[in-house]
Amino acid sequence: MTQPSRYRPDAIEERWQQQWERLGLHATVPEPASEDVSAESGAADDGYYALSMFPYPSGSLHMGHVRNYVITDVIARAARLRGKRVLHPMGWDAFGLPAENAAIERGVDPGDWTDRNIAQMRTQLKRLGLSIDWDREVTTCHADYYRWTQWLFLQFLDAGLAYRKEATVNWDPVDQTVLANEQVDADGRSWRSGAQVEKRRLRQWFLKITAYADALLDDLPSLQGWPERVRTMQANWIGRSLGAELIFPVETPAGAGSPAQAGEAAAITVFTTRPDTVCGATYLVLAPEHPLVERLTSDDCRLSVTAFRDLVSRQSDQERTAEDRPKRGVPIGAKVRNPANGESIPVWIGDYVLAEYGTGAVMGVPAHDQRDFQFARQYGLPVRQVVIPESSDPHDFEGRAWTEAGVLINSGRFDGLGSAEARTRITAAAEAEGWGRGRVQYRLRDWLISRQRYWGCPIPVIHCGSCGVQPVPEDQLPVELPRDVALSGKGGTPLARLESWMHVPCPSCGGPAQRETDTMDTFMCSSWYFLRYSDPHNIRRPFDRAAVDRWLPVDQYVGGIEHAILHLLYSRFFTKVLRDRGLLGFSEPFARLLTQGMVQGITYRSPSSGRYVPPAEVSDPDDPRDPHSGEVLEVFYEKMSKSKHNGVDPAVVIDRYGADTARMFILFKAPPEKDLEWDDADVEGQYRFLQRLWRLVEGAHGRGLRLTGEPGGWAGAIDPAALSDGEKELRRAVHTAIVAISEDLEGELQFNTAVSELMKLSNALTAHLDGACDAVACEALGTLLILLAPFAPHLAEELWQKLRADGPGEGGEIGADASVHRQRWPVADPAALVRDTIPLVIQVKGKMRGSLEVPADADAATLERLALDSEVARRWLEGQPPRRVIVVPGKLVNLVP
RNA sequence: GGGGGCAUGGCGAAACCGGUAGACGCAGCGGACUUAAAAUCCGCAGGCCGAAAGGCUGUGGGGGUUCGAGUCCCCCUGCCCCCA
Repeated sequence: MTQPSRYRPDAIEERWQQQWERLGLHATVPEPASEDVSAESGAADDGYYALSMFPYPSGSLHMGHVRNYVITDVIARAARLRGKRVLHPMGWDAFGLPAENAAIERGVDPGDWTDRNIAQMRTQLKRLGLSIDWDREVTTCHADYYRWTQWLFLQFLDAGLAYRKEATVNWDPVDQTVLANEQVDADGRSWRSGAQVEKRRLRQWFLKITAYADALLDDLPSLQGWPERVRTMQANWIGRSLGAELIFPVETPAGAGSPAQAGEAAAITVFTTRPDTVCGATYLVLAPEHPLVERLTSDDCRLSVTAFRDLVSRQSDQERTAEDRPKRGVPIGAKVRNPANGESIPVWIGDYVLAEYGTGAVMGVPAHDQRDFQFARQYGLPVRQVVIPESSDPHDFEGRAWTEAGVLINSGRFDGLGSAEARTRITAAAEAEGWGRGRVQYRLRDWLISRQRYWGCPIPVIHCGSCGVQPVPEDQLPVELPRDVALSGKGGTPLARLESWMHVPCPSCGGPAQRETDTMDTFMCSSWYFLRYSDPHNIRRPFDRAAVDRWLPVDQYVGGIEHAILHLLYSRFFTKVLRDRGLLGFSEPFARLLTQGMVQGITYRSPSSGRYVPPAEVSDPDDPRDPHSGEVLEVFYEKMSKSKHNGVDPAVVIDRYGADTARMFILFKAPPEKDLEWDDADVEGQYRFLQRLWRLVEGAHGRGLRLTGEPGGWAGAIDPAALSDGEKELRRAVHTAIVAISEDLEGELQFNTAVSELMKLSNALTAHLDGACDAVACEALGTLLILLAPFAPHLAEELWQKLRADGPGEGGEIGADASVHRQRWPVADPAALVRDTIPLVIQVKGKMRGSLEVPADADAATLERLALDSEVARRWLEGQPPRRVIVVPGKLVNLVP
């Protein structure tokens, strides 16, 4: 007799990956001929689009990627087993600064560098055994892709949704480029470089996302398959508020420096969400960048105004507007008239007013706005109360404004009105008398897409001295990014120094003109890649409408929470614009969204020096000490990163345990949306589980067991009446697992409990397989392997082939239909779940006091009688009949004395 | 300051609609096999008391609803996220 073989993942995983590729198992199955589909409803629903957020090709796969793609792969594989035609693609978000930085540091070509990284990462990804259709791979930095990014930009331009304007923008001094608002965090730092952003006034390209603010907000409730908090974050980001624009006429002529302009600057328009407080305005504040500041500043104020504007330009929005910071400002020497009460009030500039929000001007109502209150206190400006609390206690204004609603006073004809009514009445009066109007205001800003960097998609327009901005004609797309460009990372965009590339004839008049030298924000490239997958080889259009409508919306999208606003908002915007252009027929791109948690590594830090100690240097994990000082280290879990030395390389794990173990561990260790603590001991445990499965099948194989007949027919070969108790229990375990795992994969996507159900089934097999007849054993093992297939695809295939009655041919080659991944997902047999007897819990006054084995079909009266006759009742009721008896059939009886 | 979420053994976690809290696993302990170890297999395991049977207690803290609360309601504490 031969030695039993050992589970050696390195011996089987690559072999199956090659076979699957040869068999084309992961190719997207095309739609059946259209007449078959439209005939009956429901048949059209057999397509399933499972999508992971595509990676930036940094060159090395990290555990966060692994988690992301394994989750999506399980979903895709399970959908195939359920008979769906699955689209499960992969691609590369391949423009961006790391390639350019590598070019600057090492002199390599960014394109070559990126392509090499892609090749490397593709190989790493393939080792995970992902069921990806690589024929649909897209790469955003390749001209056959970005040609269509440019084409789509021209659609926006044509729709009036792309425009150029001079604006105060976020400038990242490290990456030497501008950033969109979404790309600056709460501390005013760049999402990429972490540098404190600066303010600059530049002429830049914007996409008019604000035109879709309402649509983006109003459609959020329809995204029921999204996490609530992502929807909330987007709603907050869009930040719709109702208010009014009020016009304050300028009274004091401008300083002598600009007499000619004085008459024009006749009024300042402010935006407020509290028009009811207009009579409490005791001053007016302009953003320092406001265009009227120049004209309205009087000569004696000019020096201080200039100095102040200079100071503010170095601060971030967050620094300027934080409530806990002192507000600063200077008067500019002008006065305006309050249109509601005719009062003359001074004009200031202040750091807490932003040029880009509202109208860049606010009325200062210190009594009823906390920031105005702080500002007024700082500079001794008057505080006038115009809203009083409805309760009798007056507000004391000790350090705080009264910002709640109330009743108006000191407001002339509006006195006595409630705040809510006053808002409407004052807005109506303003509209009637020409000093204002109601307005909806959004926090959302237009999307700044210009980047002053080389490695991005060129913006396809040409600037002509006589014709202005001209789109590059479609037949001249793509505007290719020139190669062999000297990159320094300094001195502005490199394309502007490329004379030969820049100078082109105007497409309209043929005269001398220049290309746009800015490139696009890479989020442009990633805002439509999921559409391209539906039709990736189309050379005439970005995608065919029928193809995109067939596959989209994405059935399940999986990615990190860090894109809750950025990528997901931009993609929704693109989708709506393209819908309105007739390019596609749906309003939302992603039907269901799963935001997976981080992968954290065990982290050791010296409490005194703050130094991170690599785990390899910690000799005793139970008593972690600094290898040099002997000091006791802090131990915690944190997101894996190079600087903290807490990363685990997926390649090392796969080398040691195989991809199936890595997959199983990641799925089992935590629910998908929670953070996951990497633990080598748990990985080891997972490996042991797979070994147990291997031995289980070895044993069955050794006894001559083979899977015969069709999977769907296994149960038919079993005579339920002739089963032993052990066989019944095994069958119950099998069908319980089918129910549980099916639910875990279809509903809340709980892979951790699905894996634990596989373990329970395996435990039941260990206990009962030896005593089970071939038919029951065949059903149990075969079902286990199909249920295992989405999670540990290689092992499931290997064991399936081993147990097949008509095993693989010469050289181990199989036909496609023989693969475990081409089987049908099992259907639970309700009869197998039925028990003859069940344990009945007996409670006394709600506390469990014992249990009783009772017939499963006993009715309530029987259960009550059995409970009352029980030993437990005798002991606890002391002969007294219970006052009350609650019977929950199939569960428990509660006796209340 | 506003909004949202979370809190369960030594650890990761599970618990459908209010019905046996801690499934499954890790670490641990005991046993079998072995010359020995590893591996494997069998078993134990929230805490406290008890030889055991069993009892008491237990889901961050306090109160409430209920025959019965991890689950529902109110208050509090701590942590996390978003917005200011």
